[in-house]
Amino acid sequence: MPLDRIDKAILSSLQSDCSQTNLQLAQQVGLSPPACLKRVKRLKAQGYIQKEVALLVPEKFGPYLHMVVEVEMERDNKAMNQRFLQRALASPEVKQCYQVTGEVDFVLICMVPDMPSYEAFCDRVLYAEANLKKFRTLISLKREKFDTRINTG
Amino acid sequence: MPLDRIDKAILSSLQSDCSQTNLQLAQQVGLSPPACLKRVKRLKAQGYIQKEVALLVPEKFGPYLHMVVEVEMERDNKAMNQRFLQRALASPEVKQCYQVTGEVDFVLICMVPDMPSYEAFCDRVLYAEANLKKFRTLISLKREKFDTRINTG
DNA sequence: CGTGAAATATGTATCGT
DNA sequence: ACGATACATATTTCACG
Repeated sequence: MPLDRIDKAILSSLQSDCSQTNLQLAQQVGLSPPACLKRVKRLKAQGYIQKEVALLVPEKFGPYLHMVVEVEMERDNKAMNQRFLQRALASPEVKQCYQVTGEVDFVLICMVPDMPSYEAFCDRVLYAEANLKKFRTLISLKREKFDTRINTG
Repeated sequence: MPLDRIDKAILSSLQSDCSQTNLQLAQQVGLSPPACLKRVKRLKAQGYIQKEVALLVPEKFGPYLHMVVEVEMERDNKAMNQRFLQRALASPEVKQCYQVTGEVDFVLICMVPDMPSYEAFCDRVLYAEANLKKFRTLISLKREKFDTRINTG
């Protein structure tokens, strides 16, 4: 059950703007509203769409910083690393986490209102972890791009 | 014009799920549907909401890799850096870009189907840039967390 | 998949606090 | 100024061809 041209057009459109009505979407992809709606429902049921969210404008909510944090673990201890991961993923400051190969084990993208908040996060999550060898923080004052869209093939 | 408790509840709810109807949202925040709708419209008009998007499930579209790329520029040449930035931001592989302070100048989060695609991207965008001193790539086979929500205060 | 009708949601106007 | 109720409009959804 591969996606046809129209399914891809629907997904492509929805990941740019899901606030449009099914009427508009149907017209865009050249289907009748019911046919379009049926496809959207099917795509959701089949798990292509994780969820629909509003992206807010961070500047409107006061000052903030992004931190790119490279985390290096002491040993490749699965259990210990899982424990750290759990803590990190549960932290509201951590917006993204990538497991990477090489020297570095994880890259975190954190968002905090200021430096003290980041230091508190480090104390709570990073310094508290015995198996954490070291970490490096890259401070970002400006996010130049943030695009949640992916290639639909 | 600061946001009150209800505005924050609305934004908080919408950035978790904007597929819900205004009826549901109104009930959640304890307002009548018209009162709730008026607030949502106002929040959009005032620029708190950038857009509403569908987040797709990457695994459903074939294999992919994330790359965390640290880019170091040769000199702090504003004009040259702008030219690089323009190229990077225009590249579909680059999903996020952070300007950072310190040795590294930019961090890119790229998404590609495979290594050859990434190499093609490097040739096109990174190696083609004269003012680029060096870059380091961290390869991620697994994105552990991706949360687009921010603190509404 | 499309058409047309029913159900539901969004949007508007007015009133009341 | 803000919210609620009642009403009008638009969209979603279902039945049928």
